[in-house]
Amino acid sequence: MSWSKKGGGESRGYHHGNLKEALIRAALDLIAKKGAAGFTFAEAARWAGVSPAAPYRHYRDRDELLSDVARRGFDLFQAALVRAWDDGRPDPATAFDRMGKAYLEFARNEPAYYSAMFEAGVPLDGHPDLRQSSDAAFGVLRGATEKLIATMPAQNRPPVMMMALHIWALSHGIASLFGRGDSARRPLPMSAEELLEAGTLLYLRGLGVPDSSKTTRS
Amino acid sequence: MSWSKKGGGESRGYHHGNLKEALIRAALDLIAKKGAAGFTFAEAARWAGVSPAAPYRHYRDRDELLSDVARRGFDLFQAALVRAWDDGRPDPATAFDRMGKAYLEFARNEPAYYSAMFEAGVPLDGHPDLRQSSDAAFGVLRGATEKLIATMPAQNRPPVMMMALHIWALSHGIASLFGRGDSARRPLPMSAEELLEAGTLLYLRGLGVPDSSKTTRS
DNA sequence: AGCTCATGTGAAGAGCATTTACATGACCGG
DNA sequence: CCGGTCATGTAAATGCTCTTCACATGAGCT
Repeated sequence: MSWSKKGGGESRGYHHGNLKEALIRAALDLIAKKGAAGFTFAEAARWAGVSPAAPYRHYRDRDELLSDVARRGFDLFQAALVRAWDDGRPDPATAFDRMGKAYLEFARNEPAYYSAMFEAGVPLDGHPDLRQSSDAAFGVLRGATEKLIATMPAQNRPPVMMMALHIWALSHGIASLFGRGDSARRPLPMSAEELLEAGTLLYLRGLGVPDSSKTTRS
Repeated sequence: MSWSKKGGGESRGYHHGNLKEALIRAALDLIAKKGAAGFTFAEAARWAGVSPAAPYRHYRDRDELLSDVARRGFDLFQAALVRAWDDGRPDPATAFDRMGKAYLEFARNEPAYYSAMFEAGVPLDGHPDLRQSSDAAFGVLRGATEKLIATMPAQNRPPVMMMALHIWALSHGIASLFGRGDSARRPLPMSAEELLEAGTLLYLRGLGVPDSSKTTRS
């Protein structure tokens, strides 16, 4: 077993063997603990047990690490949305609602990723990979919106993009303002999930979608 | 005229005379230019023409300056919303829409304030003044929502707080994701203002509010 | 004029970002 | 098994920022 690289334990040799992943994990911990601004390259290196210069073999600078965290976040986010949407099963309305919950769940359970993705000020320009992952994640939302609209009466269907942007903005607004238990909290009369569900329901009703809630169940 | 303090020009003496204000202005410039994270205490001091230690006579540390910027931002924000709401004239629906535009206008014209208020991660706890200013600004939105709801048929009025939170989340989501020309831009099929107006209209329609748009005019 | 205290300075310690020259050893061909 | 090469890691150095402390200045009061 010549497992000098990966493996269950920590390799202690001169070479770390898995530094990039270790740096990502360290960054996530630090961002979760002290915010995207408080995370430092040097501390991530320390956490990974390497010298402060080592990270530069994997990332041009601190921003590039942050950008990579954001990109991976978008990929995970996309996967979570895809999973929740589940191709619109059992019906688009139900799946859409489930996707909204998944949105908030991601923001709550992965605050570090979410922060890097939307609040760290990482510019999408100049990071084609990041832009692509971001677009792909939004694409899931857009596709779901399209399918949902297709179930509506044909005479007055809204523009897909507009509706997708509305849903995204509402979801992000709720996640950003009320979605995390960390700090800027404000006492709410209802949970973020309930808030998003009610908001989406009212919005859909405004579009002329008949209330599809089964009277029973939340 | 013993004007050794304020005045039109720059006082050059040992004492600055107006450092606190100068630091705020420097902070706003720097935040607008390089983001809330990129702003440094030392650079603000340099910009104000004082030594790096001088700011500590006015703020305990960098975070307290940021917090003060956020507080002033909320106060200006509140004033802008109050002005736009104009006590619901000529009618709550019109005034409400105007307030939405003012929300986005503030986010666009004062990105530094907006950033400090919502994206810099300044904790509301431990800053009672900040919390109070924040609450006051939200109070304007809440009050306007209440007045708007009062014009609705009495049988199915929504909870004021829920609706206010929905409107806030939608506004913040749009402002945060699409409202600034700075970076994370994404090509939109419509302006942020149109997006917010349409979203609010649909939401209100979902609440059962008859479409009050005058068919003409945007 | 003289006092006093808020306000500003200079210097210093500690931490971080980043670069550069150098060290190590993983992997590959022989 | 041997030696070379190159990705990966280190040490040291520079320059910046944050923050504190002892000290300087002068604005405003008496």
